[in-house]
Amino acid sequence: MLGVLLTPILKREQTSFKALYGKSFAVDASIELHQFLALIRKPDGSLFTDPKGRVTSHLIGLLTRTSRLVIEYKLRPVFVFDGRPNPLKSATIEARRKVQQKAQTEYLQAITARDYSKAWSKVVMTGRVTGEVLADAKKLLSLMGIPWLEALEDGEAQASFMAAKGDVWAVGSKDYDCLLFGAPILARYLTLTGREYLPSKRTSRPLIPELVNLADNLQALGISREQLVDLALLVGTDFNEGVMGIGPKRGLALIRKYGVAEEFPEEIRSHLPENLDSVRNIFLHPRVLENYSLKKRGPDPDGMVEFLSEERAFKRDRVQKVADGLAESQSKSDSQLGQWLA
DNA sequence: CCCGTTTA
DNA sequence: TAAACGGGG
Repeated sequence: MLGVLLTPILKREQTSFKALYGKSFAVDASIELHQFLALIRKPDGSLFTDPKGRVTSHLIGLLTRTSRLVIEYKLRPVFVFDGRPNPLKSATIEARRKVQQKAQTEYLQAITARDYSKAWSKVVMTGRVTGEVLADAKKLLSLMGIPWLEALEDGEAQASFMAAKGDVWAVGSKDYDCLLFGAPILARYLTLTGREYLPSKRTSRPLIPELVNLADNLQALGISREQLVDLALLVGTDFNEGVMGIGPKRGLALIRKYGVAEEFPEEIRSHLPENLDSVRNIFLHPRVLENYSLKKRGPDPDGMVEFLSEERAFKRDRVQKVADGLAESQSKSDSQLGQWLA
């Protein structure tokens, strides 16, 4: 499981890239990179690599997808990388690794059985964000002039802090965790393709991002953020297991009835962590970098060509085209939008 | 994932 | 005109 499951009780509103024009986002880098490694693959399911065998799928994603958001839609992402994970997350991390290993085994079995559609479905779960993947992503982001920073712990917590502080307009993620971390607005599907079928008129396939507003949802649910965190503890988070048989709906009912986790009936309370505040504080008072500088850096077209074309065998004109687009976008934003961060 | 090209 | 296909590194 990745993130807290609150879908059934949260109000989401569809938006459009037009409506998001010029807005800034703190993007969860590890989720973004996982997406790229899951989806940017050759027909046989293998990752793209350079001639030396180094993975390049995430670089393709950053060069094509992310640059398009910046050039075409004028979004201003800031990538937030995970720092050292909180010790309470180790069970989740271990569980994820097991899922990956299982997928890897099943992938190899499917290949042996020549069941290629099954192989594909499994291999997308095996993408590993390695140190090299992270280093290359950071290097390319720098060359593209896209700011990034590394969190002390959870990237999602850092991104949420930046949004709550007003340094960015929203957190770009697919998980709801950032609401627990206090992000005022969560923007989902900034990074995935959504396809809209308009029966008449437009034939294009626009992406449909959606927004989740924390204050609106708390008001609709009639609970506080602290109570939403307690609700999440019932459902289960990356930092605790949750209570068997309790999902968002029943959790909400419990919170409404009892107010705080301490007041829950013993048979429920006993399934929650002994020290409730140890988990609550991860969400309510996370360790975050307070003094980060997001100084604006322009793109480095020559550096992009050097890195991607000469080192990683990308087609030169393709890289050059994106680099030029970024440079132009940047110079326009200098005059029209001011700083990268508003 | 995205894009350009081919195909129905 | 849109769905299918192939290639990207």
